[in-house]
Amino acid sequence: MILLDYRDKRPLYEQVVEKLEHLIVCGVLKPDSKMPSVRALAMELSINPNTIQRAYALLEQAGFLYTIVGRGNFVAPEESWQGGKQSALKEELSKAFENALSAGMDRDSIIALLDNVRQKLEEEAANDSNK
Amino acid sequence: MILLDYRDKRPLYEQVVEKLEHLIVCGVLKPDSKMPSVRALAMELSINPNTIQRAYALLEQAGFLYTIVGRGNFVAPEESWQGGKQSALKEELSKAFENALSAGMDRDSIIALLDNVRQKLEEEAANDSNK
DNA sequence: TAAGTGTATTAATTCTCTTAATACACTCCA
DNA sequence: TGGAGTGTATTAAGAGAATTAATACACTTA
Repeated sequence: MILLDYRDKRPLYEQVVEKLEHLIVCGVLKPDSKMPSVRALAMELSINPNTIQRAYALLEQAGFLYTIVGRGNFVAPEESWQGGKQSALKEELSKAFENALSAGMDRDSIIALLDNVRQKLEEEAANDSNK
Repeated sequence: MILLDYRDKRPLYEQVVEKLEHLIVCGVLKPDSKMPSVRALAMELSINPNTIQRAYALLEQAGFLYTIVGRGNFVAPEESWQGGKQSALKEELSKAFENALSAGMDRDSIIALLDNVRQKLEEEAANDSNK
């Protein structure tokens, strides 16, 4: 189902969270479908069940999964995680705006910076598709 | 010159940075005046010179000090640290923009959020002055 | 009730951060 | 010119947090 990278310096549970989140967002894992049990997935990846448990707990907290004790973990419907993602991003943006504005940066230069980043991302996207 | 708090869970070098930065920003330490040597300040605080060295290095990186090897550390002029604060803010903004854009948020809604925050800040400012 | 599931607690381990010990290199001035 | 003062670099010791593992518990269902 997923593959771990032991050269990656990040903790295992974080890798698991990231990959499963990706599979859910991309629709590979459908809402209400059953996730592998903590033990099964742990076995498959040759790691401890608690590590999967931790990943599942985080995913549940973020709204990507829901749990029924004794039955298993299931993929949550889109509504439950779309909101969370959006508000996390907005939170991050708001905080940055607040800091910038109260330090005296003005609206125009903030927007200029935004367009800067947009252009950079577009260029990167163009490069990637040219490979 | 400064006083350490051993109940504070933060590292010593961070406390030193914070207190010295404060003394510089508030003008207690004047531009181009000489800072105590790493050994002298270490002795005064009964800690290792390397800890002061680390604090001084961070302060230099942030533009609060400049160093002349063999002579000592000196307080930097205002211009050199005001700029650093700006670029830290831009860095924060850029990161937030990158996340928002790659998650599909569009330019207009980002700007809308910005104006939202601006309005909120203005209202707060108005309230404060009415007190 | 047995097999499969999630959960809780505790401990071992690993790792990073912080601090210290020590040796090196530069500047200045008597 | 050499000694006292300065910053710098390298390495290692120590402490603490984060990660992972071991194990026992509790719930659900067939």
